[in-house]
Amino acid sequence: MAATVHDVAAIAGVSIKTVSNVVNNFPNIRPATRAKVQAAIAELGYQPNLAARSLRSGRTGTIGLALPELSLPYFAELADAVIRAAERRGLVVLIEQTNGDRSRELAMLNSPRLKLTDGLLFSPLGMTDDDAATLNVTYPLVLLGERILTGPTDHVSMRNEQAAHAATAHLIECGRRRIAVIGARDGAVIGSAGLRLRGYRSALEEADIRFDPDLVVLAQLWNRGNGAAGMRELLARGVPFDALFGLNDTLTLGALRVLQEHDLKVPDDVAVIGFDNIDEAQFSLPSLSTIDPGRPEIAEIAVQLLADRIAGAAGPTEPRELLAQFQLIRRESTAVRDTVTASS
Amino acid sequence: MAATVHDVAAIAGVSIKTVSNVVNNFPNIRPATRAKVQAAIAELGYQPNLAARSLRSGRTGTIGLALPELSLPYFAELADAVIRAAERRGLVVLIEQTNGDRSRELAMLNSPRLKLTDGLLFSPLGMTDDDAATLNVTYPLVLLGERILTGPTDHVSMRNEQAAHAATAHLIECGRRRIAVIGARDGAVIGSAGLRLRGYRSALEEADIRFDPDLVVLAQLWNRGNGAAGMRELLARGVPFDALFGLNDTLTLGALRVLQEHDLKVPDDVAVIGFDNIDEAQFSLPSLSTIDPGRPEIAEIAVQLLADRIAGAAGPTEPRELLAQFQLIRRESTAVRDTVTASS
DNA sequence: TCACTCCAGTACAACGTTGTAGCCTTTTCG
DNA sequence: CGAAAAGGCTACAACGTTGTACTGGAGTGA
Repeated sequence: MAATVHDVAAIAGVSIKTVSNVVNNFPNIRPATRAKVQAAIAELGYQPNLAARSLRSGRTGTIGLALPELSLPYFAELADAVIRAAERRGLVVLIEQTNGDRSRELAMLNSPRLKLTDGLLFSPLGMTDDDAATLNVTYPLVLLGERILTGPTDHVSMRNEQAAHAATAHLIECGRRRIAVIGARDGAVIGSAGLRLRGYRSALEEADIRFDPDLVVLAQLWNRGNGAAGMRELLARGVPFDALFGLNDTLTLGALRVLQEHDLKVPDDVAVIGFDNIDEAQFSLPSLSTIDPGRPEIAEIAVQLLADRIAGAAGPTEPRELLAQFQLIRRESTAVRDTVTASS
Repeated sequence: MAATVHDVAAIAGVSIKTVSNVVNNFPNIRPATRAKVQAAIAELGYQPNLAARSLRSGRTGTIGLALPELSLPYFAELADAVIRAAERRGLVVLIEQTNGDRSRELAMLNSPRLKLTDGLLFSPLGMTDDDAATLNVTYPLVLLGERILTGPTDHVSMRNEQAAHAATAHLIECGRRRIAVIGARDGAVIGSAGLRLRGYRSALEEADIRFDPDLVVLAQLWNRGNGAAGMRELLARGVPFDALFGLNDTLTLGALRVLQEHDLKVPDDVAVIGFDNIDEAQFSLPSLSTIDPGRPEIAEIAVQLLADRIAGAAGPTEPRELLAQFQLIRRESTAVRDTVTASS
């Protein structure tokens, strides 16, 4: 069987507590003693039993990450960034998928499986602001990417509204005035969809363009298939448009494909911008203009915040809200052709 | 504080062991007793402390999944499938990223963090067959997607060689004879890259086409950037080619973009096929023909195998190797234009 | 009726670690 | 130079669960 502190203590000729102290880098140990213990540890190949440590200390060294689906590139890249940020702090990440389903999300918050973690990073999608009370949990919780205004918890996000404003304004700058949107969510005001739609509307307003509901297409889950379906619906409506703002890249790439199936040229006939700056957006044809939400920064901050909460027996501090910097990325899908402009 | 078995036992008027027996669905409990205990559990909102259970029983209900990077869509979709398969068996998944780095992979196998899991699903990339001995670990281990011939462990994969053969043969059927390959790995014979390259060569041989090393481009990590770089390298070489077999979809999509930048028409000038059938492959322009490796099946089998090993105190059974069924998916990137064929 | 098995449940220890309390020795400083 | 403080270490209990061993009583068959 695996070696325990007792075995190490016996070999080193010290008490088990001293072994524990060495392992945990506690102060007040003579260099000579420390060396003896470390030699014994090396000799036995001792590794602490994390279950026992967890039982005794209440810490597991694990954080949970609950998100809709890893198949969605945004969340895959986010998970990647979170895992890297966690690793820098010696934490491992346990991932749960909610499929963006409200009931699964609510269930998750009370799952006994959370007992295996010290805290949770939670990226909700289906919950509404009515569910905010559910977020009043007893363990450290940090929300990712969604703003639940009345919520009692820490929250890391980006300036969704301003970023959407910037994306829309960019299309307007390119000379477009009939800007379609794909990805709105029924009745959502609070989530990413709602905020981004708000940014879109405020940019229109600023440019004195009337908001036309016929240009808005709903989508629940933001995947390529729904983006494609959304674009088909839009084309079927027969409303004219000269630009598309996809509320995320995956949706947008699905829509892009359908546009081109219908022989619409991007960006000449329809300028297109997405949101998220997933890796794929650089390699589509045309490459996709988008908003870079600063994913590594979001992940880093979120893990830091959670680690603080876990460490801080500080008690109930005010919930904090942190916003990452975003950046508008101009690529081919909104490139203004100088020659065309000149010749017209 | 949270309720424990003692609290439940006190309320129900039974011993703590009886509470434990009820929780774990052990036999020999009178319905009346069971009901009393369940009522007490409900009253207190009791949830077992998993750390304590784990310490006592040695089981954590968690499995580890070690893979190169979640940012690579293949692995993101694989992780998604694994999480779903694990959930069906009441297991949670702890994900570690190796970045395909050999030293990280080797370190992972001895990481103390594995103590938090009952077993490991491991998708190695950087390890060579020299490292096979390292796989002789004391905990349940199942390898994913790589064949380490001499390895002592269970292994779930697909018929890489046959599938690559089928993909290449499909291009040949389309009338192509100068088939480029992107994604080979230096000196790799055993990994996916090596096996797929072998399938490619055997298909060429079968069609009496000479293998031309100038058509083979290396790539270490299979991401879009390396696919694009690979295609640029290929074009720079100036060797003529009329088809591309990308050893995975992500590489291939990167290459596809570069082909089109150079005004090469797909499939007319260059027919293209990938490998993996990631979601994105349906929505590229043109949509990408590829090999569907049966990801859900692979995940399901792998989790089942691992669960068996965990459950089975059976001891050292023969290592098992299971292969999922693959499928050739024909899409636009290899579509033969009937009209063109007819008019020529 | 007796010996046996089976059922339903109990008492207690043990898993391997860390927190608390305490003890002896050394250092510090008025 | 003596009292107080700090350093270095030990002994023991406790975290909450499950496995083992055991105990009465009910049912079974000769």
